[in-house]
Amino acid sequence: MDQDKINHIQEKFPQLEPALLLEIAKAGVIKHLEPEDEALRTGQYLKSNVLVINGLVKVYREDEEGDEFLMYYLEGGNACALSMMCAARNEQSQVLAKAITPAEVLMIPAHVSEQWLVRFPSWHNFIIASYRARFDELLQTLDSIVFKSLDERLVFYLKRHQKVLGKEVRLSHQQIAEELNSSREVISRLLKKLEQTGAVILHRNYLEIINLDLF
Amino acid sequence: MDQDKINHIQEKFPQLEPALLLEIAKAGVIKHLEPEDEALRTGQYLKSNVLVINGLVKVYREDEEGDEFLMYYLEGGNACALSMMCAARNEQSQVLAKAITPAEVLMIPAHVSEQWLVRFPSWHNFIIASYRARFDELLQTLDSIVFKSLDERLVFYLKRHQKVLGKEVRLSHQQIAEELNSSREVISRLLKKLEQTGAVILHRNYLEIINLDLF
DNA sequence: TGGAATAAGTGACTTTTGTCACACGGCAGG
DNA sequence: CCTGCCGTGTGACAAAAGTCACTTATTCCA
Repeated sequence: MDQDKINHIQEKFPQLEPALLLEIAKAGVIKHLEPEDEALRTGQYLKSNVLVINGLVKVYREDEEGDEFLMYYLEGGNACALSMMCAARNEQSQVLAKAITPAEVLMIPAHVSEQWLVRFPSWHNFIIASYRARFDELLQTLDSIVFKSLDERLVFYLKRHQKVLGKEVRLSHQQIAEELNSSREVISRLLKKLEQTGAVILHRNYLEIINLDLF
Repeated sequence: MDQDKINHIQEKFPQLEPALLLEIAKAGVIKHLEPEDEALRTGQYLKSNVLVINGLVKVYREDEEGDEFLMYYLEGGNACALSMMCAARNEQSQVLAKAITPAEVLMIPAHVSEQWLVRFPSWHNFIIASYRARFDELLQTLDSIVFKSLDERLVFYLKRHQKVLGKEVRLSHQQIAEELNSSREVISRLLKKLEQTGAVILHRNYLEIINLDLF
């Protein structure tokens, strides 16, 4: 009966040992999200680890005015490192996580998973690897803001989009501007420049990535 | 004999259990650093966890041109979360860590500390807390670049300096500019403005922080 | 089918930040 | 003591990014 659930999880988390998967299937609750649904809100108290099974989740940092800056994506097989850190100490989320495709996420109560650290090496390794992966992505994002100009940041943004969502970018210039914390007109102009070099093709409400390798 | 060493470490890491401190004293090597000494270099392969016992260490992110951007400080009692993540998987450091005062750091081989996670709850808690603390600081730094203008970033920078080093900032405008990845003239002008509001007093080669609370 | 709403394009302008050139002044080493 | 370097001050300018106002184009649906 639960075997389906186990297989389903194992498919996306093959590095976890069988005995652990059994426990995950027992303790974890699968939540279905639609695009725009929030998996995590800034300020929310967390008691669960959040793992993404399927779909795509964007993680944002917010400021006081409600501006949302894209930090990174979570794909199927990824864990939200921040949720784990918060859950472990029952603290507030510092970020907003929002599904952008239909998604399945696995919620694992922290008081259960805590014991797994000792009992299952693969869980411990998974946690460390998740922390590390998220930290690395955050550093990449930091680099792009600190060391690069807006046109380079835009290319970085589009490349990352391509990696997880493919060459079709179904976002308006306004939306892209918001995720980069810039303004629509500036992004429009920069995209136009990219189009003139043949790197992208612009349409209403979406754009196609042709080739960003030159940047 | 080793009791001195244990006491010394315990003083700065009181949350660690006595049995663990004994093992740390056995396995850990204390390294003395002078100002400007590097505790960690970008690209270096790490086999050890780095804990700061005394002194102050600055952690920088570097770009290809060698520009160094200040991410955060490590004080006595802090662990370098990045060193731990790297050491756990024998990967390369993504950052540069540099002592800015005489400092003592504790190097703990990763293959030893790995077993502690299972045996000592206080070690596990310490690791999680360190990850969390560093991640939070990085988010703060990210905020300041993404959402704030340079004058606000400068105030943020000075406030952080004050927290760990006090009201005397023994840095030239040039050095401050580099850590913010800006230019000397711009920082000079912004500092001048701050001086006019009475927030700081400027001198040759150093400045005094009077009151930054208004910003 | 004809507005209304929304997305995108564009020129003019402002603000912020960076760059260049050079002046000033103090301090250190000869 | 003087001289040369280094840190700082400053004006003028350039470049990057943001803002404003308005136009054009597309879609939706009443």
